[in-house]
Amino acid sequence: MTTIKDVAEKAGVSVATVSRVINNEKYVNEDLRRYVLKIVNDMGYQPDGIARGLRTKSTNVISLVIPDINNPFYPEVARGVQSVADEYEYVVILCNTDRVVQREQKFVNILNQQRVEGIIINPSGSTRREMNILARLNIPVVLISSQNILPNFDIVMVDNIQGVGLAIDHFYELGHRRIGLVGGSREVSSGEQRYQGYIQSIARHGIPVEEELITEGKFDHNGGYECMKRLLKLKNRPTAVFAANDIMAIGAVSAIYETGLKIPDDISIIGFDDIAYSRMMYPKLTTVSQPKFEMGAIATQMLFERVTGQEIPNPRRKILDHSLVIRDTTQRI
Amino acid sequence: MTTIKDVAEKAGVSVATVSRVINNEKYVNEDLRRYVLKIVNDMGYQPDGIARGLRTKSTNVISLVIPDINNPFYPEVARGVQSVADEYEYVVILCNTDRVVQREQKFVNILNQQRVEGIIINPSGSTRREMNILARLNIPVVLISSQNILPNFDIVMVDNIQGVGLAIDHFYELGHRRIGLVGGSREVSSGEQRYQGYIQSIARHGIPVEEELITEGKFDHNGGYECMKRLLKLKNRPTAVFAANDIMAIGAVSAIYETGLKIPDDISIIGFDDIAYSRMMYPKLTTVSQPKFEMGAIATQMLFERVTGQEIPNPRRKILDHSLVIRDTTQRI
DNA sequence: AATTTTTCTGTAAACGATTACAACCCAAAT
DNA sequence: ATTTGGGTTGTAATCGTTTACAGAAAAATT
Repeated sequence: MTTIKDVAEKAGVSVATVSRVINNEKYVNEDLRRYVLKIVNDMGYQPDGIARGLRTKSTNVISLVIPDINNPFYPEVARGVQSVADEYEYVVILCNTDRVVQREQKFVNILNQQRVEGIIINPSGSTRREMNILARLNIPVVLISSQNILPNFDIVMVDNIQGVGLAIDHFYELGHRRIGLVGGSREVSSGEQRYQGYIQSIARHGIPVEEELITEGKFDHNGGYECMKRLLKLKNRPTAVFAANDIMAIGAVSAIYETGLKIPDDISIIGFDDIAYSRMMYPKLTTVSQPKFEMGAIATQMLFERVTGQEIPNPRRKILDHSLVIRDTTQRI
Repeated sequence: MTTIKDVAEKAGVSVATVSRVINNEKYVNEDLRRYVLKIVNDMGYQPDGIARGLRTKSTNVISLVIPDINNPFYPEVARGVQSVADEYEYVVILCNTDRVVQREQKFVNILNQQRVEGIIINPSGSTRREMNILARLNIPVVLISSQNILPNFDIVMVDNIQGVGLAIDHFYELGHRRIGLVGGSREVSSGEQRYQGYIQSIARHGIPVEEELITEGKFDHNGGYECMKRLLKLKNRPTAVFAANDIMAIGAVSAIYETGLKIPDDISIIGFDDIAYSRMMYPKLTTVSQPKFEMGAIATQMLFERVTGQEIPNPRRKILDHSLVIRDTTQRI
């Protein structure tokens, strides 16, 4: 690896001059600059980011920590993050925890040691203690799609309760009164909130909340499948089902098809997220849409406002717009 | 940020001793070790990975560069990569190029400057010049799912030509003779190979190759949709279609449904990859399966063999097993 | 008791960049 | 002729670690 010293020697100048040239500082003679630049290119010299980082205390890297890279929701968020990180000439380390809290903590520690300058995270952990690890870092953190237990972080999310409300309202207007929940784990914030949204909306319409219509599973395809299986076993099964996210909805759809029932003829279904696949599948999924790319982009924008040292005393909370996208999995009873 | 010096001062020892303690070297008194460790914990000291990296010339990070994070194929590969990187206590920087070569090159340069210790890449670029940038790095590189133009890199992939052969054979056995291709861009290696696989297999069965049955589009949902649209406009449309990957197949399915045709009754279809959706969708997609997680894991394993300095003179080529998974989108004509 | 070996600890030199500071040169102003 | 001041360059300190080397103390060997 050629170092700045090698370049300096070859060019017959001091390392300081080379440094000035590659950092485009003024106060270096135009001819000399061109000369040094030529040698830099000839030697294929690239400054060592590590050494530079040690001196300048900046690594130009941030990190995005997500629970499930197999859920297309997150890759889309990641694209949003990347897009603004690009503008700032930062690279982003993407960490996938597969929802194991332990791994999340390990990541956070490593990231801290590697001196990333900020973290965007959708936490798998939810307890105060788990969050404390984040709080002890002294770098900016922004939470996506998660309640902040500790009030120290910026946060960007949609209003889950309202979002679910849209879904239940739609069911209600279509005449459904027996509405099931294919719920995600209530240990994570969005699972809990969407559960609350379901309960509150059902109650708001004067429909009695029935325990047997409420299920809870893992936030993935199989979780949705299992939950739906349970609902289908009921003597008096629901005519409509809200699933806590789209991949659970897709799992539910599989379960429904498996029993020979038709969608939406026999059962209506609504998901949450509006992942790309929901408009590619058949029948196309009615779902509560949230702006995934923007969520990533805005979170990153907020992060950089702190990374670049702006004084923002209070944690901010940005609520993004959601909307119900009516497609082909819902129909009048 | 507390440094090793702070810890040393507080403990009344030299920095060397603290360094020895946190690196678990022998030759430090057991009592002293415990004492220092206590202070380390009290102060919440974490060594600076940057400074350490500068001295030791190791960053403990590798990178995975992929063209399309929205294609579930790659997240699954990424999980495989992460899983073995975890074992080695490495973190992985995931870079998504969205198939723009320019961005790929920028990433590679930044990664090089950040002194990542190895790169796993599914290149978007294909020309010799584009590959040269990789060759000039002096860190290990392993290619996934791509031909190596330059013979300098390890590579792990499936035999695309054989894979496509399985699909075409299956169509043939089911009585199909008019088989269309929803092809991916031939500028990328897997697009070209799958095209070749199609041509060769068709010829092998003595079926004339017809230009009008061959389409080429972007390697995504919309690409598949557009190609299929074109095939459907033919006076004499195909009875079976092979799509270059599953998301293209899914796009093709959308296009077929849109015209009111039935799958597999009117048209049979086979994809490639076996992403998770292909068995969640309806009807379930027949597809050529390749081991995604393993591909990532094995590539990473090969990478680490070089990263850890083993002498492996020749580039290696690992061909993984593929198989045809017959589901519900193919039927006898 | 003298010597050798082993254990333990500290001093100081790296690693590869950035940057404060000083010094020099030269043109312009006094 | 002297001073001023901006442009240009170099010297050396610094960032936070690891580690070669040295030296002291303790243990083992002769």
